[in-house]
Amino acid sequence: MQIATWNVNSLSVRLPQVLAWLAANPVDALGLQELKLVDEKFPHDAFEAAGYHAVCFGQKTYNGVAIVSRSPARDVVRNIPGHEDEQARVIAATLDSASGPLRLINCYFVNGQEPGSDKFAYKLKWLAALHDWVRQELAAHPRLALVGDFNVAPEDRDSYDPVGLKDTIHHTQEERRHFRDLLALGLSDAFRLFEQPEKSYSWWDYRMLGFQKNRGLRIDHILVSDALRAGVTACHVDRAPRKNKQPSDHAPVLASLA
DNA sequence: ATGTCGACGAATCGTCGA
Repeated sequence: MQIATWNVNSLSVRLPQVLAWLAANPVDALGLQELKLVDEKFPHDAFEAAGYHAVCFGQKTYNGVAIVSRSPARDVVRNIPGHEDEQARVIAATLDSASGPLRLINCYFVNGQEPGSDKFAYKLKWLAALHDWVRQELAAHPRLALVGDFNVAPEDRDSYDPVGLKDTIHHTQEERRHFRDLLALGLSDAFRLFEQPEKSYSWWDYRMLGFQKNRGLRIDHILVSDALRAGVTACHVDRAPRKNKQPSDHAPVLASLA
């Protein structure tokens, strides 16, 4: 099966692109982030017409996540249990496939703005809460994928300017430690299971011709559990949608699983 | 500080967040 993640930066604006992308890339499951709409405005009909089920967790103006899938989602969880949060950032669900159930956790990680800021402190707390909960989820669901916009460039090679951006947001030691802590739970970065082109990124700033100059970061990830890892046959960033007329600043990332 | 998007409230732009 194929799974994917895409920060669409407003589903209202990007819906036609998402539908076109699904038609060209008929993945079994797609995690969306930054819906920027309330649940009442989620376009269930459009996805249904395209042959997909969808569960969503939105809010006004900011954040918002959804799982779009061929098979219906069950055991849906919204946000991190026990972690009070006004921001809609997490949706998890179990999807049935021929190889067995897949637990999919789709997250819009906190951006954090700037190290030392209140938002950065919120980011670190959120990351710690996520870590504790993902450990439990892994114990309950061996076949698990954690996908989304992590807002962390895990290593220097995941940034267009690791020297100039050293210790800035997405690049700090604390964020990278949290990323490695997630891996240490028994997860693998699907992208790094394969040879990849140098300077592979998933996000480019809208400003200053970021995409044209490939000044990007790899901050959108698909992490797979040990039980899934051996069955992963491919993972790549699809840069094509970033070339659309009104693109999201993020490109989708896809992985093929057994 | 700046650049560019998108949402929002109360404008036909300013502010916030990314």
